[in-house]
Amino acid sequence: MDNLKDRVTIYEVAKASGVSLATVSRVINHQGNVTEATRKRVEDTIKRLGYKPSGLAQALATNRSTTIGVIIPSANYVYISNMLNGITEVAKEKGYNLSLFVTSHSKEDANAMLEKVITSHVDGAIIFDDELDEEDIKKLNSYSVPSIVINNKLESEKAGCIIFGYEHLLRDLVEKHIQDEPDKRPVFLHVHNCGRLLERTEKAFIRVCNECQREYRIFNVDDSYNRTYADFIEYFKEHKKGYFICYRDSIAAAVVNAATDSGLRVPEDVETVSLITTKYANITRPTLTGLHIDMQEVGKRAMYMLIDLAKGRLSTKIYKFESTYVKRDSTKE
Amino acid sequence: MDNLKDRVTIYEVAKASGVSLATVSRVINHQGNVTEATRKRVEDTIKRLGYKPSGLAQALATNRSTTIGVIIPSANYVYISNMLNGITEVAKEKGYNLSLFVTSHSKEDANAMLEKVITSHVDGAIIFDDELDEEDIKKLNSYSVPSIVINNKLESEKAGCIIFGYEHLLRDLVEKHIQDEPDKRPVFLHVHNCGRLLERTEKAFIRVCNECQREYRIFNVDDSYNRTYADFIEYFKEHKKGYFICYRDSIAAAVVNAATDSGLRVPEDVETVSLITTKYANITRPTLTGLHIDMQEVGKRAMYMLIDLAKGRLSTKIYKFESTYVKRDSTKE
DNA sequence: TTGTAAGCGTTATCAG
DNA sequence: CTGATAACGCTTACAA
Repeated sequence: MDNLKDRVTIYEVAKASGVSLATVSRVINHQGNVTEATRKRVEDTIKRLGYKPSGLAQALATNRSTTIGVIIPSANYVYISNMLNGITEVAKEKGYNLSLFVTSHSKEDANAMLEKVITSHVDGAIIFDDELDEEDIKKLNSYSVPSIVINNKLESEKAGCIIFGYEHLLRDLVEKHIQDEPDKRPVFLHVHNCGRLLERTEKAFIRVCNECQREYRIFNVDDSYNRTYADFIEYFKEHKKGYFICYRDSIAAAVVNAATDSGLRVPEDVETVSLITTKYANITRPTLTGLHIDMQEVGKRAMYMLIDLAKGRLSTKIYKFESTYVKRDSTKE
Repeated sequence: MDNLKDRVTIYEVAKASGVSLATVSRVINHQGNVTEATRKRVEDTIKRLGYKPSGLAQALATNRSTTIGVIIPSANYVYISNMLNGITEVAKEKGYNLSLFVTSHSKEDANAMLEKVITSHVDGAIIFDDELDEEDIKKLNSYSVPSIVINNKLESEKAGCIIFGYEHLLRDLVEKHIQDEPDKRPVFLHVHNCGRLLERTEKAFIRVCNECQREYRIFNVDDSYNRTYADFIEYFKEHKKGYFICYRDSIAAAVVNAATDSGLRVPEDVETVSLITTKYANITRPTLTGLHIDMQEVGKRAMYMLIDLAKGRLSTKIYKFESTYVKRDSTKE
């Protein structure tokens, strides 16, 4: 079994050990009744020949690929990597392979990936991608690909979802801020085309400001540390105060750094809250206050749900992760 | 094409459009001569029936899966995610699927994953995992899985590699430091079982210190921000100075934060250089000096090399990425 | 307990 | 240009 060779097939193993295909198949699947003696004989030749079954052929024959497709917009966000890591853990534990489909925040790519997911015959899909909507999931389901969708509330025969609880907590926060700091204007950092989560929280933000009859601002930023930092260096030449709701902790870090580098005090003058925090919230100085959801747990939960769903025994199809407020040094409270 | 259904096969498409399997196959593969008329007819019924070819069956028949396996120790490191992102980009461009195999820093898991890679019939593998050695790659190759190995120098008929140039630059740095700062002891932060890169740089570090007849220290730390931070809070109660070589920027951040939180000045008293830096090196305050390699580019290069290798036309099998020194605020120079 | 043979959904090689 | 038909490597009734 040492050199370049065509892969040895089950047929050769059968011949070499003087049994039929079926018997070899039984041996490698640990099922059916096989005499201890022949089992041993077959296992020996398997080892001797270095035979490895072809997952493709198995999948084709059984109609099960033991592969899960994971659809994400990018591998480059820490919170997505965290989720991915949770998924890989459970996949390993349960014996699934993982196929990665990256959509790059483009609807076109997302559609192409959807096609790929269908043709690749995965046993299920975990989708954390705002480009894909309910229609797309239905399509997937119609090709009998059960799916767990993250951050989009939907439910069907072949689909479940994980949703995040952010709005409530954010409203409380902003409400409290408005009371405690009557003259520090709340600002929501809007990132163009950044998905449902941000949209929902933005609406919640606006609503609470309106309810409290409080002036607010929506400020457009790029989803990039460097550009946001540069923007805020400019911004802080004119404005000396603010309470900023930021999408990710990188963005909050940009605001905080721009503030301190401009001689403003955090949190006395400038405060930030980020909606999504990662371990990096602890590494910056000052540290970053924010909401938190353990994305690794989200990934694990998604896998567990998917496995249950595929077996037709997922009872609660909507699972909610509530965020928690972690007060650090970028806010007073 | 709307409801749960068994997948429609090429056979049904053939029947529905009154042609043979072969013709449908020609149509979906855009090859062979097919009349415009029949092509159109087939394409229409494909659309009408919502037919998607089975990637499994195609792979089995052609002996090509158009899938690349990626073996990594974890998805949770930023520099690995960056590489992964580079890989996904080229994969998309070239029409490959990606399978993810995560070894969790364990030799046992790594072996299990190796088996999976073999059975899953990938067209090639990209390996960035120090648990896997030359033996393992040979094994992979013997099952005709061409491989690109990252951070391990090896070369064969069916394998190429990408290596990193760190030692040289590090030696220069330490040498210079020794001359400029005769009484600030250089310390290398050793992380247990952290792979070849760290081992090699540690050796280079020790050698240059010895050559310059300079006292140095090796300090054991965990590969975790929190624990390292706690360790250094203790450390800085006794030691008030140091020039620290750190593996990743998280570790450097722990040292820097512990130093500033202990009232020491960076870089006057404490300096850090990290071997692997990510965009987070810019976000901390002070920012972190370090060596740098663009991991996204590494990922892209690996894919390009692998594709060439699979086609038997990879001329240079060893590709070296030289690191660059990026001076930021955690060092004087 | 073991073997035979019919799938699984494609591609590919021939003839026609 | 199109259609049979034999692979591809395995699983799984059904028979023996």
